[in-house]
Amino acid sequence: MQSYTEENYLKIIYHLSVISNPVQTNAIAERIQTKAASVTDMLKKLADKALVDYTKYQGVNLTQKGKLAAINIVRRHRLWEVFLVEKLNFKWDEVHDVAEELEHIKSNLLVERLNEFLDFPKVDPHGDPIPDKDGNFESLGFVKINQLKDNESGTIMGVSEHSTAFLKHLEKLGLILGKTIKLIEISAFDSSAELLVDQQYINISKELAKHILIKKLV
Amino acid sequence: MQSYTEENYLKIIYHLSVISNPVQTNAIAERIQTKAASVTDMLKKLADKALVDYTKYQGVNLTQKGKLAAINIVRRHRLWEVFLVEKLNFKWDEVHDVAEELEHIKSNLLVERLNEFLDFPKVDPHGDPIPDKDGNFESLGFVKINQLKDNESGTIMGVSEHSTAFLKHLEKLGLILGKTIKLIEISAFDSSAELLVDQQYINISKELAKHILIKKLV
DNA sequence: TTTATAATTTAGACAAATCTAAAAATTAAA
DNA sequence: TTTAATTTTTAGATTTGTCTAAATTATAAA
Ligand SMILES: [Mn+2]
Ligand SMILES: [Mn+2]
Ligand SMILES: [Mn+2]
Ligand SMILES: [Mn+2]
Repeated sequence: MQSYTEENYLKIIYHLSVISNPVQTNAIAERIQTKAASVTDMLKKLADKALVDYTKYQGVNLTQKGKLAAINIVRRHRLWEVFLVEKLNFKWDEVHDVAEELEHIKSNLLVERLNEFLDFPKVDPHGDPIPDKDGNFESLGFVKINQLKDNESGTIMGVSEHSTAFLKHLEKLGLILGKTIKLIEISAFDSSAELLVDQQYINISKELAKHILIKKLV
Repeated sequence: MQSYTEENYLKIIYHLSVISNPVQTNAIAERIQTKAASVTDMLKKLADKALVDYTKYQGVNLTQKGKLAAINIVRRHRLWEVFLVEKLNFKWDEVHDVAEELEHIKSNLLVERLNEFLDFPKVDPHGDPIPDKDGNFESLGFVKINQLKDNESGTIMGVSEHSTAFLKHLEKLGLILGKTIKLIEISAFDSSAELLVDQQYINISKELAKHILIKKLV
């Protein structure tokens, strides 16, 4: 079994390894709000436990064992987020911090019963896929708004940023999961995106656009 | 805010102070599965935080502040137990350990929403009262089976022991919450109790009887 | 290819919570 | 009321996770 802290490291390494491989010490330090020296210490410990492959100065990769452990934490995090939104009426921008704590509760029975109680959800409130017990989940293959071509339409399926500020802002613009949008054009000046949403034209920054995941209409 | 560990100490001290006042170092050590020396260290820390009144060699009492904190943890513990039984179909002997972890999740919003979701329960699955937000709850004034007089009847309202072995045993005997029983007599030989339950006569040990809480029939 | 910059690791220290062994205080027994 | 037993506290160490400052290694620039 891993400690609360070890679990957090594993999860962060997992998320970062989607972006870069291997994962660098500083990247972890920044995400986990700690110093690089602390990260190094922990990487050695995780390597001792065979949860990561670690080579000095070269960064880390999760081992199969580490990856499974990480995905399991992600599974619990996302199931709890569904619970908070669906059952306790949390808003999608209120769930993350609480889920950060709930994800560490150690009880397989609890997770399986929760999954059943929630009727086996496939995605969390931010559109992220929920892995099954064995760590498998479909990669959903969405594209970001700023990757659409002019005049392409699609449905908002998820977000790649979980901060309250971001999520509240999205909601205010009516850009919630399930909404269909059409990209009119990307500005040549500031890369902002002009969208058609609910028969209205709105303009959103690239910062915003790049965190909104779209399923293209066929 | 208190740490996970501090919260556990506060809760144990609270439960023990019902039995004896002040609470002794060894009693805490036994309950918390640690050594007396560790308890002494923690008592000093809790005293520094004004959560307990502590005099060397004399034991501790909770301060008002400490008592409120303790009751709040008890409140969360019992609400989560209700959730596990009512919503996730846990049995009453399966909930305690998970609730021990869940009670430490820090979010007032979570607790209040959970309370609402559970429809403001007054007692937990073991019949223990759930304090309100301000720490108030009715003392329910139940008596233990071995305190009944011969031929007195009553309803099982709770238990004062939470171990799986105890609860499973009770259930096998049909002694669940809400059941009405009649005490026929206490044996002069071994203090065991003869009961009438469901038109059947059964005999239970004093060990069992003293942990079953009864509301007398008027 | 040397030099400068950035990233990473070591060394040494610290706080929280725990432990063992020994000392001190309290309580019970003689 | 002195002695013995019990309870509690101190002293000193250990583990986990963290930190700062200094030393290494790797990478980018000249
Ligand atoms: Mn989240
Ligand atoms: Mn999420
Ligand atoms: Mn319990
Ligand atoms: Mn209970």
